[in-house]
Amino acid sequence: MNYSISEENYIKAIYHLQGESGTVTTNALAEKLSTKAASVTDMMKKLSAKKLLNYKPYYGFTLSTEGKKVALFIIRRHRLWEFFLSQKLGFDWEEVHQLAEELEHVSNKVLIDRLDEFLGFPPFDPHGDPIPDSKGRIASRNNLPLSLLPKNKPGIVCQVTNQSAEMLELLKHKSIGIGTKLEVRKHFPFDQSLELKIKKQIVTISEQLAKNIFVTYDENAN
Amino acid sequence: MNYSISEENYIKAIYHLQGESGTVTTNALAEKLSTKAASVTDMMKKLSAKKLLNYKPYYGFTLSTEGKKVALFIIRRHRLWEFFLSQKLGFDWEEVHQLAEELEHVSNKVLIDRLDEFLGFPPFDPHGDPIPDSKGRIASRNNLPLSLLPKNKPGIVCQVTNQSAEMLELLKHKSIGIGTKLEVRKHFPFDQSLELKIKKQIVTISEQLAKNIFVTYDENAN
DNA sequence: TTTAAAATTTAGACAAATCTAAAAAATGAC
DNA sequence: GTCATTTTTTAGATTTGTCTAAATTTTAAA
Repeated sequence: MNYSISEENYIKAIYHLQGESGTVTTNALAEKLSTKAASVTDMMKKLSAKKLLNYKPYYGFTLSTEGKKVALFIIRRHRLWEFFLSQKLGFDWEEVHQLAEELEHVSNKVLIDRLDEFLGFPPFDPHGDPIPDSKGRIASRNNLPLSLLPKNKPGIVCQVTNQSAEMLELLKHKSIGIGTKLEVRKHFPFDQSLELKIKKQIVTISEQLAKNIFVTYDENAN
Repeated sequence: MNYSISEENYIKAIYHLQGESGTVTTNALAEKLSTKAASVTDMMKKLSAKKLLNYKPYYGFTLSTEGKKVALFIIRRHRLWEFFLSQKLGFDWEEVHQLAEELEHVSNKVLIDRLDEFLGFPPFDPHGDPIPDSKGRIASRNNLPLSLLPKNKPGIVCQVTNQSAEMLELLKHKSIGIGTKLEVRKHFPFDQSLELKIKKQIVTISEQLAKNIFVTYDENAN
């Protein structure tokens, strides 16, 4: 039930690479972890022996059910620390990832659950990625680009796909961030620009921006 | 400037063992770290090569000036995390030490400085031990047992030497904790019991309890 | 002051995680 | 379908931190 930092980094990397059950290759994993293929093979044998992987030599690997569970808990820790660093210590979005890489390996379950509680059980990290709950479940969400949000339906910003400094500057200026509640009020077909209501303010944004902002939206609400 | 977890644990242990410049022996350190004397000798050679130690074979070792500096930063991280765990996440005094043992090795300086700020630059950890500041300085303090605090002089609880569950229960009941401001109002020679003023309340405590509570006190105040 | 006991260091081995170089297997171009 | 290329695995070495057992040094008792 306890894994080394190295093992955890491999598990997490496989999780991210395999996405929705695709198979991960040795070279892809080596690249992702900035290591060599031979090292990957060694570790795969080890994780395989621990039943965290489905591994067939020469044919890549996927996480076992248990492996996925472990990955979700590592990701939970990572994203909670990211939220903490951003929300409580005031770090910028770009800075939190690197710092959380270290903190995520502190794995005491009670500590993480208390941290979660302290932060108010946030469903998304500062990048808008969902945070698994204490049972490893990820909030299923109705996630769509702001450009497709129906008119006059409240949405909550949950993800921003482009994280360039320019984009962040613009978002800041418009008071849009993860968790911001908004509604589309008008849609101008001429340039696909949108008028939004954000906290009783009317704000205009371009199509380009709207495409990069994702919102959760409850079809039954309102 | 960056040390492994193992190196950090040795440095910290030496710091605690050497106290005010005493020399530390191989066996004492092995005992403290639950390891073997041979392992200690190996590590001492390594730390010595890195100029963190004054080491004369067969005659023990002390931290160099640089070594002490490193130790103080490790201790700073440990105690800040202890404070965080206790104050923000609601862990008990007895629990925080073990958890902080892991967190202390996350060593990004900016992270720790921001944590310090977030916590309000606490001068003492939940056990009452002083927290080195961002330059590695420890608050010099006028530290004495509550039983010796002059009458009507405000003191601040900074350390509790007995940490038994029974003692903690009693302290909780009397609303006494690290940081609590109090004054001695009466001293009864019959049983050496004390009457204190704590937040406008009058509280009675036994001699035994008073001897285990340490306070900082500013001779010039009031 | 000699010598037995205790403390410390050295020597050699091992596990984890990594690497390079070589061998083996799979792939795809013809 | 064969064969060169690419991918993956194996073999053997290295580093870090640890260990046991043996050798060395210090200490303290007679």
